[in-house]
Amino acid sequence: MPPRSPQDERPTLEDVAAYAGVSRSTASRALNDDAYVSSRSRAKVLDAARDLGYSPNQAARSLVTRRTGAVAVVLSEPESKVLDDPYFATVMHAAYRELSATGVQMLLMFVDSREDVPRTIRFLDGGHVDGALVFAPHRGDPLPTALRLLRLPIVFGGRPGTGRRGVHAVDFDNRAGGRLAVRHLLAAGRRRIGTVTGMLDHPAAADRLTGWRDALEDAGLDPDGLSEPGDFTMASGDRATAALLARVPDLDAVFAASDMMAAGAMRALRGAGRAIPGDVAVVGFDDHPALAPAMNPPLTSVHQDPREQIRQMVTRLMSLLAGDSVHPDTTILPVTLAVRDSG
Amino acid sequence: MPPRSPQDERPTLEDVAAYAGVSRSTASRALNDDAYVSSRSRAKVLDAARDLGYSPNQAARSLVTRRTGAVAVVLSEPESKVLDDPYFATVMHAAYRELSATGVQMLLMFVDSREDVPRTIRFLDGGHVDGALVFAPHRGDPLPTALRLLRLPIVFGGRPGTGRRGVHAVDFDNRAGGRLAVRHLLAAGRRRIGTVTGMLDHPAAADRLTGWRDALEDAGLDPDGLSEPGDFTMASGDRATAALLARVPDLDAVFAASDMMAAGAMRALRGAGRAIPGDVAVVGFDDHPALAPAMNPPLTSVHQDPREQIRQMVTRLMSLLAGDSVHPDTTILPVTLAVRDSG
DNA sequence: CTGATTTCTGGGAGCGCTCCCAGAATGGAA
DNA sequence: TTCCATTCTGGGAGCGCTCCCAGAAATCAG
Repeated sequence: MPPRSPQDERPTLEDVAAYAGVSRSTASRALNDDAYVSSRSRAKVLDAARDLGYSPNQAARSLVTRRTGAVAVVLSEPESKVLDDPYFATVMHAAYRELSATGVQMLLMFVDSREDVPRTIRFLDGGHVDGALVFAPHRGDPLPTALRLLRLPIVFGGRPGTGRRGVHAVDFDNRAGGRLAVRHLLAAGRRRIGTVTGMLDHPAAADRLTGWRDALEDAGLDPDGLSEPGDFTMASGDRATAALLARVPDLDAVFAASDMMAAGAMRALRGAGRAIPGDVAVVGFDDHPALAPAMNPPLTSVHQDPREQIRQMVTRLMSLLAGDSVHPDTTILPVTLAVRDSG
Repeated sequence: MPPRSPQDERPTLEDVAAYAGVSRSTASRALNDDAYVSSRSRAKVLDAARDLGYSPNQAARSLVTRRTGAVAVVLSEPESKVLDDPYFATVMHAAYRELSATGVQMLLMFVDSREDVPRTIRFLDGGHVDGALVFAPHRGDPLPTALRLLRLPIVFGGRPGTGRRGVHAVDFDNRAGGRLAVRHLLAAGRRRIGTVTGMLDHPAAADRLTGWRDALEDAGLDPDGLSEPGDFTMASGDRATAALLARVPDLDAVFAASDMMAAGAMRALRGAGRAIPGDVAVVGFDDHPALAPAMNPPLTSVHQDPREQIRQMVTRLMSLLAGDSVHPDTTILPVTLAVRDSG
């Protein structure tokens, strides 16, 4: 770094104190509005700070307070997923809003692969942040396990794949979402309701599948042979639906565990000459704000509220940081169904 | 914060030095691999650091180096846009990858409205970061102007609405993109080529419109009455296309300045009983990785590479941080056309 | 007016690190 | 051997802040 010229030298607390005619201690107290500062001194200090354009040196402050004022948001998921899925965009934005509302800076971290784990751990353990919000939807992800060894307050988004107990988490009711979708289709008179699942090593995908099965069995229907694995991509939705159609020619509905797969399902159905929803109804999951209403026909989809999830995660993390003894457990948030034309 | 128990006290450099049997200075040199450290001492220090699980206190370090090792990525755009647009998701992810590859932490900031500007400025001016990558696509956005007053290295993504000169920026060739789309349509025999524009206070949208007009005029066609304003949303694409259709019944192609608007255009066309691309061809802009291939029919769209943009922005910022005297100007990146079935 | 409280202030120490500088060890060259 | 350059090391200072503590000033009870 080139040496700073005198003019771009930042004013320090000492400068502010001198300008205000008080001591460094008093200036500090005034700026952090501690008790025991006369209103006269406080006003003088605040004016001085404004006049000089003072802003405190965060490094110096956190060196002594042992607080960074920053929280990490960790997204542990292969790049492709994060890019395509607006759920994560919403998460990032909501997290930023919630955190900065409480005066905390957000530090975003992506963990694409196992190789990123050590670097991430090192960073989180390095005292750069006061806590972390972690999204690691993959079962077998080594990150949550590694994090348990750290002495760092952490709240998970979604059910962490491993070591569910003794962990703070806020999840959606994926199982109820699956049930909701199927019951809606049943109510509309559908009887041969297939499903395209997500990757089943995601607890969320597994739960959606379970919900689908629950609802079918509750209605006295046999789920056998009506489920086909996908991997959350459009291509897999297409392929899986084609397979389903070949096996079950009288299929009259498809529940896809993501909107992207629902788009693929629609393509396969059209390719097979089926009308939507005339011949086959389609229901997705996520209620992707751009994709679901834009589809042809607009997609009926299970809606979840990532904002609320983040809000609860932040609230809980803040309690932990405040030193409250919060019982570690998983909060389950409800989901709803956004009904459109596809089914 | 609850008082730290002795066992979770982090080892300091002093501890490492003592354990390794050298001085604090030597330990510091070894860890920062400075010159003039014997390989014996270096090995001892590195072993000690590993044994003790040492990681340096970032606050203490940046207090003296006056470097934070962090860079802010600022997205100044209304929330809705950021949420729907995977361009920003890509930007965030690519920025993270590029920055962490150079050992820099990314700090993400969103500026939703004018109210967020002072807070953002204060933060950036507060010495929390060494530099910033700023996306402020809106003309009249107060942020870029405010940033000019800060002594902080900044590189813009996209043409900053105001004060283009003397600023570091990496932009796409939006005008060429518009031309590319129209020339493709002309080559396919289309002659009545309308356009749905983005918000024209985005320089990018204005440039796309100009490119469209260029290509028509080059072909000896009159653009008059063939342009209709939109605002990047699907609804506006629908409405604008309907208006276009009413005015120009023999319309045979639509160039939409975004993929979302192209989706709206398709809906309007279908609503008017036009076949795509039989009666009317549709070309979008962005090549939205989830939306464009998922549409029915798959959308031909102008493709841009946000990764490359970020890469160049980071490279330039790093040069600035290294103290190189880089001439402030705007790099223009080329765009291509992803041809699919819609036109 | 005195003495005990309460409110307010300034100086000192120290957070963990890097950097400067003086001096010790080492290695050739004369 | 002696001398000088080179390589290596440790101690001290100080980054800008908060917090502790002693003491000054103001307030109040008797």
